Order: sequence, then structure tokens, then C-alpha cells
Amino acid sequence: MVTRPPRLADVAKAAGVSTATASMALNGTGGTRIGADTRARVRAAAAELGYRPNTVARGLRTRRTHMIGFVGDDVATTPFAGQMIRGAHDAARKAGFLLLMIDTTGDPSETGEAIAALQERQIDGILMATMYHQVIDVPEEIGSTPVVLLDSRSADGSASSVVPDERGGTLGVLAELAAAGHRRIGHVTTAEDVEARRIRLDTWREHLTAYGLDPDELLAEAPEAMTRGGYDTAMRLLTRLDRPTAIFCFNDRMAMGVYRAADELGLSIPDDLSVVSYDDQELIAPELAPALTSAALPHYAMGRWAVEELLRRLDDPDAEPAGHLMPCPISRRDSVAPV
Amino acid sequence: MVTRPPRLADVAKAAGVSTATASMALNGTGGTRIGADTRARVRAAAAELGYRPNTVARGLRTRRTHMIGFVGDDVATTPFAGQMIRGAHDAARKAGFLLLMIDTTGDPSETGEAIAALQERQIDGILMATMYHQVIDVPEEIGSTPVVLLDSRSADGSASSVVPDERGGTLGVLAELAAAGHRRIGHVTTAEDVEARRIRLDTWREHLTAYGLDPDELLAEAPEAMTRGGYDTAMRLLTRLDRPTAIFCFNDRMAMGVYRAADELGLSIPDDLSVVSYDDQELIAPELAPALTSAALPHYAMGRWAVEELLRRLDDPDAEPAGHLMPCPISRRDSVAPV
DNA sequence: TTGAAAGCGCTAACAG
DNA sequence: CTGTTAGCGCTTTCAA
Repeated sequence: MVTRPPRLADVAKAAGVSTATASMALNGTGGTRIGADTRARVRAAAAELGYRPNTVARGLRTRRTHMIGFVGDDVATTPFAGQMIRGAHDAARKAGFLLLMIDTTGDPSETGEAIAALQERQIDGILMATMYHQVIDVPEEIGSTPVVLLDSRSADGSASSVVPDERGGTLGVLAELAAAGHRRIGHVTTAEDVEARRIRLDTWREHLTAYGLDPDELLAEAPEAMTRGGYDTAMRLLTRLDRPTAIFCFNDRMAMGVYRAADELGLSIPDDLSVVSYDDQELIAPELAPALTSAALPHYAMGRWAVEELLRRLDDPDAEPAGHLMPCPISRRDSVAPV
Repeated sequence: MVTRPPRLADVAKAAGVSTATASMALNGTGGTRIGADTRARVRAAAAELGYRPNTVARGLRTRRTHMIGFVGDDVATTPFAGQMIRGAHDAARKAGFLLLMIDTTGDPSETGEAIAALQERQIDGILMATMYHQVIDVPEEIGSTPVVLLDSRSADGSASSVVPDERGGTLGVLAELAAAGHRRIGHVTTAEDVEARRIRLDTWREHLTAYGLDPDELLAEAPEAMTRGGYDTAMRLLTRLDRPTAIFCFNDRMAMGVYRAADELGLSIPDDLSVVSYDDQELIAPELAPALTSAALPHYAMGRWAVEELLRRLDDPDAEPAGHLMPCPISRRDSVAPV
């Protein structure tokens, strides 16, 4: 005998009530109209039968699926962004939502298809996540679907978004250096034109200028933000006569290269050179010797904030879009010492 | 004026046919009963209106949601496992499926809840992924839902599963060493009792025994598979008089520690010591100096295989469960040299 | 070759 | 306080 899963009608029959009553008793809707005893009877019957509502049928009726579409450009792939998914997932689950994931491999033409695929499934809203902090246009396919941007801002501010407070994080790691007495702080960065680079660079510039130093003398740029680029740029900076006493790296990968360059030049970190960085990648920053002081990208917190904001917009679709800056906490480790 | 999304009835009306005809014309069902001209008219009307089927309504009727539940124990979080999601995602999408993700943080009591939450959403099948190669019991909540295990096997073989061919990968890296003339190959491993450790260790044992060597003399174990553990164990192995000429590391993180130990002892890799490893983590193996030869965990391929297998089981629920060993390709780099 | 009508399992309006 | 009924948008018999 094949046992089909129990449905509401089975529960209702077992409790001796109508399906309407059963529905309201289980969902707690309908105000006071359900008697306490009836409710208890229905609940008991549901538990007895192991009843689980069919949310597809419910969704058809209520127009709510309790699913959130998560579209990422390679986001599931890139190592640290997993935390973004995690943050979104946890916040969603706490509110009874699940994430329907889709990855576009960064291909913009796929984004439209991805959004459509999610909309067909009647998701209640969409999270659009990018691998790196970016400024993007909200795809027109979104239509009136509530959307929140994760790790990117909309060019026209038409959608809610959350991005890391790069400026705050940069000031934070620079303050570490300042507290240790460093003034001549070099910066190794990438030539790639991304928002993160721009803000970190500008903030560092301001900081040096405030000391009356010329930033351009202490800046070195590599084509890519990789170990190799960090090595090359650090070599340029550290072989000068008036080499900096500290280096602020665009990210941890470049910092790896800086470490290697210092090593080859016989400079000891942090005694001869202090190093601070950005991203705080778990496989790099704490593993380097000495462990690296770095500003963390708050991926988990951003993911969480994004769904909370999305849920808010589901309740109030006409609310003003909010742009949120998420603080980047500083992970203090052993790569900074007094001059 | 609020424009509600077009539904099938709108398309049917625009094409001058019934909804039944429209449905069949769009889905290509109903055999030959739809005339070519009618079909074209319906298709045109659908395109014109920008019609997108409501898959919730469809799912209610067909009992197919074209969604696959993906339950992972922290899988979204752990860095390299993103590739597993990617593989599953790509294969699913190609077949018109989407992944509904849920993370249990490794808590077994949450697993049951996760499965129930997915079943309520009427997913067509479930992928259960673990962070590391494990042997697990299929949770009873699964019931008759088709399931495939990812990176773990079921204790009783009752579910299809795919795991890395650890033995093959180990033989592969050991062959690299053998080809370079190494006989005295040490092994640094973890004390954690996981399937991966067991197989890699056993295979290495066999290999040494075949040369008439006593494996226990060349084995060193750390409490955890971290950099620190790699360092400590390598120190033990390398400070012996008859130190090994090569070390096979349980994983890349331990290899990092081995590198550090070799460095401190003034041993140059690969000239004084060859090193091979397992996992081929993208942030570690290629970034070390010298780049590390490592057996790759085929996460992407496993993810892909798992949904392909799941889709097969949707067609044929009574097929025998299949247990698949996915090959671990060797990434040859610069950490091996002749004795 | 097509249309009419039933029904998937649920919720919500309307009666009582 | 509770039951009856309609209907969410689609697919699929059944009848023509």
C-alpha cells in the first residue's frame, strides 16, 4: 500500500472539522474565531499524521513562496564570498525563507535569464550579489520584483544595497600604523579599476597628505592584485633609499608578495617593516608568518543585512531604497611594530 | 494602471484558442494534435505578451517543481566546496532545474528540519553534501525522496553517492615521487578520524611496504590538519638522522607548515626535500614557493555527477543506487625533484 | 485537430 | 465560533 503524504483535508477529517478551520488553526490566522480546544485538536491531529503543508499549493493561493532568489556572478565559487551566502541564508531561514541560488558566471546576458528563471518560480524577492564591490545598473528584467544589491551599489540609487565601508576599514588599518608611529606608509595596489581600489587608494592618499607627505612617491601599482603584483611593487618600494617604514596593501594576496619581497631583501616583518592589508582572507592573513593585520570584509554581515532589508521591503514595497555601509572590523595580528 | 503579469489565459485569448491548446502548443505536448499554424500563432502571442509560465501553478498540477534541494553541512562556507555547488548548479541549470540551498552548520538535528523544509517546498530530489569525505547514515526524514550523497557514502549503500578517489590520487602523487627516485617518503597526517585520512594513510602504507620499508618509522601525526600541525610533524621527521627525502602531506594546509619547517632547517624544496600533497586548494598549492604538486579534489565534477545521477533517479526511481569514485587529477608543479 | 471542465492542495471571502 | 465555496494558474482527461 502506497501512503501518500497527508494533506490538510486528512487533518481536518481526523480532527472532525472543515479544512478552513484546520487551516486557520494551524496557521494561527482568523483572529479569535478558532476555539482553544478546536485548535488543540487540530494540532494534535496534524502532529499525529505528520502533516506538512504543501507550500506549492499555499504559494499559488497566497502569492508568497517564501523563497528568495540569490543571483551571483561567480559568487558561489569565489572563496570568501561563501560567507555572504551564509549570512543571507541564516537570516532567511530564521524568517522561514529559503534561498534559490543561481550563478551567472559574470556573464551579463545570463543575468536576465537568471532573473526570469527565478521570477517564473515566483520568488518573493531577489538578492543580487557581486564578487567584488562594484557599481552596477539594476537589470531591467527585475521589473517590480523587490531587490537588494549585495556588495554593489546601483548607479542610480534605485535599489537598496549594502557594501563594505572601505573608507572606514582603510582608516582603521592606517590608524594601527599611526599608533605605532609610522608616517612613511607605502601603498601597493592594483591597476584594475574597481571601487575597492579607488576608495582604499583615495583614503590612503588623504591620510598621507594630512602628514604633508606626497602620496605619489610612496605608491606602487601592479597590473593585477595577485601575489606576483605584490612582490613586484614591494620590490620597487623597498629598494629605494628612503624606503617606507610600513606598507598598506590593497589586499591579502598582494601582501603575500610583499612578505616574500621583504624576506628576500632581508627585511624582517614587523621589525624592519610593518604591513597591513585588506580583506582578511581566512586562508591567508592568519596563516602568514607573522600573522597579518588586515581589515575584514564583512561578508556575513552584509548577507544578513541584505535579506533583512529585502524582508522589510516585502512588507513595505514603497519604502525608500536604503544604501548601507557595513563596517570592516580590523583583525589585529603581528605584522605591525613601532618604527 | 497596474499591469499584472500575463497568464496562459491571456496568451490563449490573444491567439484565439483555448488554454488547453495554448498549453500544449507551448509545451510541445499532446503529440500531433496541435497544428503547425496554431502552434506558431500561440508562440507568437506568448512572445508578444512576454509570457512566462507560473511554475508554482504548474508544479501544483504536475507534482514537479524542477527544484533540487541542496543540503550541506557548512558547505557553502568552506572555501573549496564552492566548486561542488557550482558543479551541481551548472548541471541542474542545463536540465532546467534550480538549487534550493540549505545549510545545517553540521548540526545533525538540523538536518531533519532542513530536509522537511525542502520537502514542504516539494523539491524533486535532494543532494546531501558534506564538507569532507565521510561515511554517514541517510537521515530517515528523507523518506522516499530521491537523494544523492555528495562527498560522502551511505553506511549501508542505500543511496547513490559520489566521493573522491582518494586511493587513486594518493597513488598518483606517490608515483610522481617514485618517478623522481624517492623511496624514503614520509607522511604527515592528522589524528582526526576521517575517511580521507584513513585512505590516504593506508595507501601510503601499502606503497612503502611494497619497497620493504617500515611505514611507521616515517609517519608523523598532528592533532589537526592545520599549518601548525604540518610544521610540528615535519620538524619531527626532518630532524632525524635518516630523514626522508620526500614528504607526502595529508593536505595543503599541512604542507604549508612543512614548507616552513624545511625553511627553518635550511632545507631547500625541492632540492633537499620533495613535497607532495592533497586537495590542491587554489589559494595555497599554486601560491607556495615553490608551487606545490598536489592531488586535486574533484569538487566540480562530483557536484555535476551528483545532479546527473539524481536526474537519472527521477526518471527511474527503482534503479540500483550507484556509488561513484571520482578521479583526483594530479596538479604537477615545482615541489618535486630527483633525489 | 480542438474546447470544456475537472482538479492539484491550499487560503480567504462569505454565510451562518 | 465554524462550515461552504470559490479560486490561485496551470495541465490533462474527456468529449467533440
